[in-house]
Amino acid sequence: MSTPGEGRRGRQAEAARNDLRLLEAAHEVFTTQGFDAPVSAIARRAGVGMGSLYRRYRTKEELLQRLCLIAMERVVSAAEDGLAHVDPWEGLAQYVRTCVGFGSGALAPVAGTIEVTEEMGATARRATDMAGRLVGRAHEAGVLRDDVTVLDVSLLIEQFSRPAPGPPSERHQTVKRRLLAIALDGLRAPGATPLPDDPPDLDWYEGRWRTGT
Amino acid sequence: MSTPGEGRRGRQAEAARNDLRLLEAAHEVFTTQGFDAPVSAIARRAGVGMGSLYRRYRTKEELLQRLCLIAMERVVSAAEDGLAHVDPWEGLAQYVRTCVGFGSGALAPVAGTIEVTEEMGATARRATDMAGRLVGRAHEAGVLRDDVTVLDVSLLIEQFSRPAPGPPSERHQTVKRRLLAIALDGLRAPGATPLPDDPPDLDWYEGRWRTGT
DNA sequence: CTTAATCGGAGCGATCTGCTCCGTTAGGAA
DNA sequence: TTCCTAACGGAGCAGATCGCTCCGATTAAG
Repeated sequence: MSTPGEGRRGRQAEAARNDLRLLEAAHEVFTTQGFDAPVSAIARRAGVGMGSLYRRYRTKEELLQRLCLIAMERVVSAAEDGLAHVDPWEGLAQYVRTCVGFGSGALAPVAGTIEVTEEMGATARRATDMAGRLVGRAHEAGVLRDDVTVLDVSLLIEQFSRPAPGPPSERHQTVKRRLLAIALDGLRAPGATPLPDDPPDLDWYEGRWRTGT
Repeated sequence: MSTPGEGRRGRQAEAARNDLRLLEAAHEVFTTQGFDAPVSAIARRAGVGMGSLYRRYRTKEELLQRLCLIAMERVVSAAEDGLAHVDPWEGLAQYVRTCVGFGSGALAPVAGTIEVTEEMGATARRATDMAGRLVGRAHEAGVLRDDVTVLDVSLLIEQFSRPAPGPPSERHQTVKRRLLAIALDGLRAPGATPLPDDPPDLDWYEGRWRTGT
């Protein structure tokens, strides 16, 4: 991780700062207001003019793609941290908490509406691979109920990533932490009752991102 | 429950049928596409003309209000069914499953954007009262972890009511059932770890519906 | 001071929305 | 069968909103 604007001065430093604030603002606006939120709202929240925004991202879709990529990279990073944990359960739990914490799955609704770049695809594959290892390790250690699959965990994160309505507040964050703690307790082995229905299908899970066709 | 169009024939029967299809379509469109979804989309999905829609609901807000009221009434009904169950835990679990099943909390995002009618307020109060009894009974029976409050349960339902992106599919329903089963397991006493933060606040919970101010 | 890069935001054309209005359709009484 | 009228579907209007462009103002660097 490098501090943005590092080594830059004056106008270039401002540009780098703007870039960061833009990404944060975009993430917040898109995840709380939906993807058809006006671009101007993002610029306003970032305290930046429309000109500065469109100089960095030639189109709204390009901004969305960058946002998705960043989210995926954060997921990979969270998985690495989880894997680094000695306790298989704590590692998994921390991974889930982190992902929900920054709303990694909040961008999922764009699936199918934007083109998936090469880089996005690669990062996504890496992310699911890491998550698989995290879950596999927990399974082997017997700390995760064995009728749960990686996809269940991923979709749980996605469900908890869905933003609360209205302006984002600290209140919502604490509520989510409580609910997530409940769900995590339910994730530990063994389950009181076996899970209903069939586990999610990988093809379907990935296929949601395929555009059109 | 009375069959719509009961005792009516011909054109009046069609009108009653249309009314029902309209409400179903509106619920589906609003919860999956957001509340700024075009009214025409609802009419199309219901197989009904704009004229027929606006003859029954003079405005979009009125339709939304009716929808919220119906959802609340279904919650009350689900709570009654749960209370009728002899097993306190099964009663609560069934209540939660039912509410999530028809997305009782999916309309929550309109909070603050529409005026709350007298009838809505009364029904909401009745609903929270019933839910409180359901949770209280489970607590007394010792089948629900005691650091969980009614509001936790309500907010859990709300979180799970948030719709999956894209066209609604049976796949999503089964996924949700699995995730909900996990969460319900985590709800049983005693929790592996105490819940973090403070329990949700009632004033805040209800206050979300207060418009403007 | 000059220069050139970067800034913020007003405004353009296209799109889309809530809602109205009206010609058409089809029950039901005579 | 014939006519009346209640209920129907959807084209279209006026206004709002959107993505994006363009340009005058601003300011670091030489």
